[in-house]
Amino acid sequence: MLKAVRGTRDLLPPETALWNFVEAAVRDVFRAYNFHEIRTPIFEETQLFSRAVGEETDVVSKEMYTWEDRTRAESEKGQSLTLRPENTAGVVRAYIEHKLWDRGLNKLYYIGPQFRRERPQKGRYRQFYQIGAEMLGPATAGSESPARDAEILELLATLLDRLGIENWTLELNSIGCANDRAKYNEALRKALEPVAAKMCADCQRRAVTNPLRVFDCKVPEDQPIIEELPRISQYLDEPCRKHFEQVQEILNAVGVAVHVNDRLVRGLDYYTRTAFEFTHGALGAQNAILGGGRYDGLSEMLGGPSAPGIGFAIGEDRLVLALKENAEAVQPKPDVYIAPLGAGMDREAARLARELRRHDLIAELGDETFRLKKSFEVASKLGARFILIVGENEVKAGAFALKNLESGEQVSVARAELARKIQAGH
RNA sequence: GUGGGAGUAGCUCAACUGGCAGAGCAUCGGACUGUGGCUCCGACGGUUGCGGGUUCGAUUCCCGUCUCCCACCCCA
Repeated sequence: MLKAVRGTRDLLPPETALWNFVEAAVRDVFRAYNFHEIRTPIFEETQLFSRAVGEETDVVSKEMYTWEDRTRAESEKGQSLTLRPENTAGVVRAYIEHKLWDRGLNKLYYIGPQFRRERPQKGRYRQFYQIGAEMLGPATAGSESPARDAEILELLATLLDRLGIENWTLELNSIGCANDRAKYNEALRKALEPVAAKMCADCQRRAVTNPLRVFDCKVPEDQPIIEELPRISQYLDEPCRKHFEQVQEILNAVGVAVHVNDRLVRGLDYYTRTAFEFTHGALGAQNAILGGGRYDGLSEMLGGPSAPGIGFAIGEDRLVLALKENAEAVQPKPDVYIAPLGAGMDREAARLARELRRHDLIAELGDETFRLKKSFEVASKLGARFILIVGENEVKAGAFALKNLESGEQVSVARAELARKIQAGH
C-alpha cells in the first residue's frame, strides 16, 4: 500500500478545523500589530541556508533536503537547491532582493511548511509547519530598539492567551553580539578544560565541538559543574547589556512574565542578543512551542545592507498539539440537512439548497433514494440543527416540513420564510 | 544518525507454553413502508506492516526491512 512518506502526514477533518482556527486567530492578532503576510518560495538556492543558518549547524550539515536541479542547456550548470528548513533566511533574502529598506521597518509574517530530515517523533515531523514573523529594517527605522523585542514578545504572549493555551513559560536570554560570544566561547572552553573529564560523554564531546550546548545537559551529576561555569551575562558588552535590560523593563511594564534563563542558547548562527523560547508542558521532549531571537547581522551576511531584525517561529504542529490538551475544536456543523423524499424531488431540493446557502447557511444536501428514516439518521450523525423535508406533499402545499433536531419541534414553513426560520434557530 | 518499545478488521484492543484469528465501537440491513438519537437482532469486514527462515503447523520463535511511539542528538 502506498503511504505518506516517513515524517510526513495527512491532516484530516476534523483536525483541520483546529488548524484553521489557529491560523485565523493568528492572522487576527498579526492584523492588530500591523504585520503583513509574505510568501516566499518553498525551495531556495542551497547557499542561502548554508550562509544564513550556518554551515556547521545540524540543520545545514545533516538535515536539509538538497538536490541538484536539472539543466536544460549543457552550458547551464545544475543549481543546488534545497527545501527550506526555516523561513527567516528566505524573508531576509526577499528583503534584500526587493530593497524593502525603502519601506522603513518591515513587519512581515508567514505561515507555511518547512522541511528537515530528522528522525520523526512526537511534535517533530520532516514536513512541519511554522507560523513566523520578522521585524526588520534600517536601524534608523527603529529596528534595533529593545522596544521591538518587547513588542514581539508581548505579541506572542497575547497570541497564546488568545488561543487559550495555558501554562506557557517565556524563557529569555541575551547571547550578546558576535564579539561577546567569541570571547565567551573561549572563556567557556577554558573553564571546561579541567572539569570536562568528570562530565558525561555528551558533555565531553560538546566541550570541544560546541561548548554552549553543555548548558542543555540534563544529567544530574553534571549540574553542580555546570552551575560553576561562567555565564554569557558576564560577557555582554555595555550596549548589549543595556539592550537586554530595556527589553525586560518594557515587558515588566506591560505585564508579561519573564523567566530569565542564562542557560538558553539557540542553534542557528545568525542569532544575536535577544534569544527566547516559549515552552509548554505536556508536549513531551519537544517542549519548545516556539523560538526566536534577534539577528542583527543576517542581512549583511547575505550581502545586503545593515538591517537589524528580530523574529520568531512557532511550531504550528506543536501548537495544535498543545491546543488539543485543552479544548477540542468544533468543526462547523450543518445548519440544515435537506432531505428530498422520493423520485424527482432532488431538483426542488437542489433549488432550496442553493437558496439557503446564498443566505450563508451551511446546508447539506441529501439523496432522494434515501428512505426518510435514513435521512434522519444521516442528519443526526452530521449534527445538523434542522432537517428540511422535501416531499410531494410539501411541494404541492408550497410549504416544507422543518424539524429542529435538537428540540424535536416540527413546523410547516413557507418557502420564503425558510432561511429566516433556520437562522432564528441559532 | 544512536538506543528502546510497538505494529492483528475503518478505530480501540484480545488471542495461555507454537494448535480453527476474536470482541467492542463504526459501517450496512432489519425490527420500524413520511420522522433521528435509545434498544434488540443480523450482516459485512483480515496478505496478523512487508520479506525470508525454523516447524507437521507461526499472530506467537528467529533474521532482515518499513512505519509509528518513547528517549538521545538537535530543533519549531
